[in-house]
Amino acid sequence: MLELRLVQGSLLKKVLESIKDLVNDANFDCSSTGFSLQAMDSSHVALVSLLLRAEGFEHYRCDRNISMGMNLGNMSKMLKCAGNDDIITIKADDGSDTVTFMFESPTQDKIADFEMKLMDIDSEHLGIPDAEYQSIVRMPSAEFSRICKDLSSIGDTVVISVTKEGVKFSTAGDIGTANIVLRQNTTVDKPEDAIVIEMKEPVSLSFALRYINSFTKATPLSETLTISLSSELPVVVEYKVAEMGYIRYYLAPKIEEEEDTNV
Amino acid sequence: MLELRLVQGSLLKKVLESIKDLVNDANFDCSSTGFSLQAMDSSHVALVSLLLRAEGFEHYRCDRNISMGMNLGNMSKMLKCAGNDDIITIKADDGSDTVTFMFESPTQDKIADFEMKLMDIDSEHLGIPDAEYQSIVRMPSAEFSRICKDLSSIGDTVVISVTKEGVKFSTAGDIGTANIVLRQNTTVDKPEDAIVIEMKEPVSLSFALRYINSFTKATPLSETLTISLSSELPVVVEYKVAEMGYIRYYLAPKIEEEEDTNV
DNA sequence: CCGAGGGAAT
DNA sequence: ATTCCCTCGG
Repeated sequence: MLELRLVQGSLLKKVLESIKDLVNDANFDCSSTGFSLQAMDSSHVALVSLLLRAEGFEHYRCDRNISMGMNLGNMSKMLKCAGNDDIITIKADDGSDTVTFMFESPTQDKIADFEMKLMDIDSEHLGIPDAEYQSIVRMPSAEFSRICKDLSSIGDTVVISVTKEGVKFSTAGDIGTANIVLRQNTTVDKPEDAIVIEMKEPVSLSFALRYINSFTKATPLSETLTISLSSELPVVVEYKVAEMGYIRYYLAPKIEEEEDTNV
Repeated sequence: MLELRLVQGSLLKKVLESIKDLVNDANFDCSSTGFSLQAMDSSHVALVSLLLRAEGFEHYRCDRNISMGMNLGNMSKMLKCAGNDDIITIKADDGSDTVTFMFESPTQDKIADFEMKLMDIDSEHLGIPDAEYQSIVRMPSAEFSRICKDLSSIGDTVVISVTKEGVKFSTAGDIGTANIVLRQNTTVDKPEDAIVIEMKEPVSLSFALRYINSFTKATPLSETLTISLSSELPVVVEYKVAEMGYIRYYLAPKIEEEEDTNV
């Protein structure tokens, strides 16, 4: 028996908007500690890792670990039927092959339940090693999104370079080249506007903008994000989900060929 | 060496939106007095003339006259990467075959530079004679845009007729005819809402709406525009660019055949 | 807060 | 031509 009650239902709606374009089907894993998902994108290049901790739910009951395979497109369709202020409850009976989403309007005047068939999905639980990163950048998520969108109108690869002074995003394409430099800045009015560079070693890596741009679907989840970079390791782009968890996107760097022409 | 710093960068963004659909490639001419462009549209029917005076820039350095051939589509793509509040600097080194656009965010936290290849373009500097016009109409640019859009759903030619009382925009097409009359009106709350007719002689001329409608891309640049009309002369549709210059569109009248059926 | 409409980008 | 985004109105 599973019953997870999330007062801020809009969070779950946003979480699905953040992953459904990247991943078609995935297993949600539910244990006593939380609700999580880990999946490769459909082209098997990027990896998404979601965690919503049990403490973030108003009510959290999960009698035994279960893995529920869902089609994220269909799940997203159902969650779109929840109002942004609705309380969402996820329910599944033991042994059932369905999951139920219940939406309660704030006034309790409207109660909806949507039942969805579960699917069997081969899950490939890639262990994600906890790594030390050479550089970690924290910045406003909207700014990151804007930069990556802008650069993709020029090229299809972004080079992210971190030095102590700041972070540089570069690209090159047929029509020209572009460099956008953000300098470290922690003396801002609102802390979420800060650009914080935590650099152990300078690093410069290339990534396909196509994937980075789909990561930025998570922008509505959090005002800030962190980008963790190390040579030879996949970059980690992390958005916190309120106080209850995170979405992390992993993407392997492109092997540099001629990209270093404009670093 | 060329270095032009424009604090209100959104002006340059809007200027490009105003001409890039009409002209594919053009030379920007830079002299000590200003930054200008003059080009025929790609079908060689309409003419665009842009002037941004040196005084409108915060910093203006142009050591010697140069002509820089640019693809306006690509330039527009790059300028779209500037924020509306950004300060834009245009730079070119002597003898270089590239131009650099630099965008500084208001807070200076973000500095971007975009480099674009210049092109060789045959420029045909048509001298534009300064003419006396029989009638000049000043009116809100949004209203002109709306009228021309509306009329083009009925016909493909607009007849603009000016009398002392007002200005009439007419069209005719398969489904019927349309006449929109604006009477002179200077007693308005906001001066930019005025409709001012400066008539020496009544005039009535026909124009292809297709071109007029692409002129109205400049509507965001200015609340008002002027339409200068004389028989046998191209109409001039002028939008002021803040305090620093203008965009003028020239279009020859259609020779009237059967259009007088609904004048 | 939601839905519809319009404009822009691909 | 389609889809997405953003703005406006209820």
